Amino acid sequence: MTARKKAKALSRQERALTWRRDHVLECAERIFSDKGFHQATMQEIAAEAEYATGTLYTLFESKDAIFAAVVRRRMAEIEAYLREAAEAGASAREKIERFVRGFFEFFEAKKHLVQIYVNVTGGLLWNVKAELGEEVAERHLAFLAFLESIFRDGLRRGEVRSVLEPRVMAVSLVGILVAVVTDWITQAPKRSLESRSDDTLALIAGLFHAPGGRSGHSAARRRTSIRRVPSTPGGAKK
Amino acid sequence: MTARKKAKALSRQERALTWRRDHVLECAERIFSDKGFHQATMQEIAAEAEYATGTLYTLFESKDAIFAAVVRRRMAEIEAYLREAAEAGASAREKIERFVRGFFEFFEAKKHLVQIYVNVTGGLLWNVKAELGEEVAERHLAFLAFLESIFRDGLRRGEVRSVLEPRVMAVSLVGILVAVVTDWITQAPKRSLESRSDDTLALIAGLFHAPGGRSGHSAARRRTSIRRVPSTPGGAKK
DNA sequence: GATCGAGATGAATTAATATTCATTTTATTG
DNA sequence: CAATAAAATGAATATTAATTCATCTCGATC
Repeated sequence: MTARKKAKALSRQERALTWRRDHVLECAERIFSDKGFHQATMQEIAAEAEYATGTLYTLFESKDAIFAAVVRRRMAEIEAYLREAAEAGASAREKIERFVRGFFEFFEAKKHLVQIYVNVTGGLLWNVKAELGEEVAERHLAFLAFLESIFRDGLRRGEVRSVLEPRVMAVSLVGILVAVVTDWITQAPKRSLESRSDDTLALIAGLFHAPGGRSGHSAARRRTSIRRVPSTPGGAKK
Repeated sequence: MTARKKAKALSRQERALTWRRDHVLECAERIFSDKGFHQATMQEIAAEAEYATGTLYTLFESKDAIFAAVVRRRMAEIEAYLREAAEAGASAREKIERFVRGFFEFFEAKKHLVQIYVNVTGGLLWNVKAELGEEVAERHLAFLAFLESIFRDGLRRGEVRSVLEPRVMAVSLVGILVAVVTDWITQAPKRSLESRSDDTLALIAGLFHAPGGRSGHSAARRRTSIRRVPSTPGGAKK
């Protein structure tokens, strides 16, 4: 009908549809975040979104599809954020430092995403339908590869000590971060999470060649300021 | 009827009952291990155990109860094993070294327990019934506290550098181990897992004061031999 | 070899939810 | 303001398993 469009401009109608979908995803995220995939019901999600259950099916294929969409966009968000943060650093050490700080800042700002992230990085793999998890798993592997490349470059340039394989460094680092965040969430959500950045950096200081001082004491002192964690639309609602 | 017994000796009948229960747990473990809690069905478990579904209910309360029992005994086994391994060490460094080596040896010998362990240490928390997970979670916290105490003692005795809190050290260490094992299972189950002990030890070498050589290079060289991982009854069956 | 009861059985029942769909409500358009 | 299309509805249906239970088996006991 209306002639001009082709690839660009979406009609208002289409944008409204997208908005409704996003709205549902935000609501579903809240439900999934505190009940987990199986505990959450379509009715709850519908109620949260102020829709009837049937309506959800005019917006999405199935419950699985909703969950997959929620996970997809969050993982993409988290990883894009951290990737950007890391890339802003000059040296390998600085990249890693920014990555670590970014990680804690992010989850401190968005506690509720911890469950999703933890599940995806270690466990969900087995709990939810294959096809859906597949894509996310791949994305995460790509991210690990990215971290690995930082270590590898640092190694080549002589900034990183070759105590172990870059791959293991990357995997271990993420393991530490996930463990610390999980512990924080379950044990002491009151304390500041960011305060643990220095701890973590001190722990892995041995991976890098001493910069100025020889020991690891003063490692990671000067604060690298990263752009604030963007507020998730709907994340802090309610 | 029969007079002598009191607290001790169980009748043949009672032991037979226990045997049947254990048998079911071993079978259930196999099913849960490769399908996860929700995917596994009572029918599959029954089939694996060569029983009719109804029979399972003469042995256990419910599916949840079976899962809980499986997890309980394995976690207890793993932790007892690692605790013993660690305690055999003299210094803090040696305890940790034995712990790390024990960890990899254990899971190398029992791949199929990785999923259960990973789920419990970070994720299952949210996916299965509260009451059941509760006990296991507590046990795991107690174990973390144990590791923490090793670091704390080492700190007091001057073997460990105070780069960060013992608690964070313990949490991070377990995080690394879980991450490495998960990566191993999902990415390269062929390579030897034990070969990564040295890597991990090198990574955390910075936590300890240098022993002989100053850098972390030669860290964790001499092999501490730990008793073999006991074969799990039924673990390698089929 | 008749009786008894622990064990075992698996078809039938129950429960919990995801999903469908005939119908109603709301928005758009000529 | 019809007429038509898009959205929304929620009761009814379908599905998937967990759980129950009336019945059967079989070895032990008299």
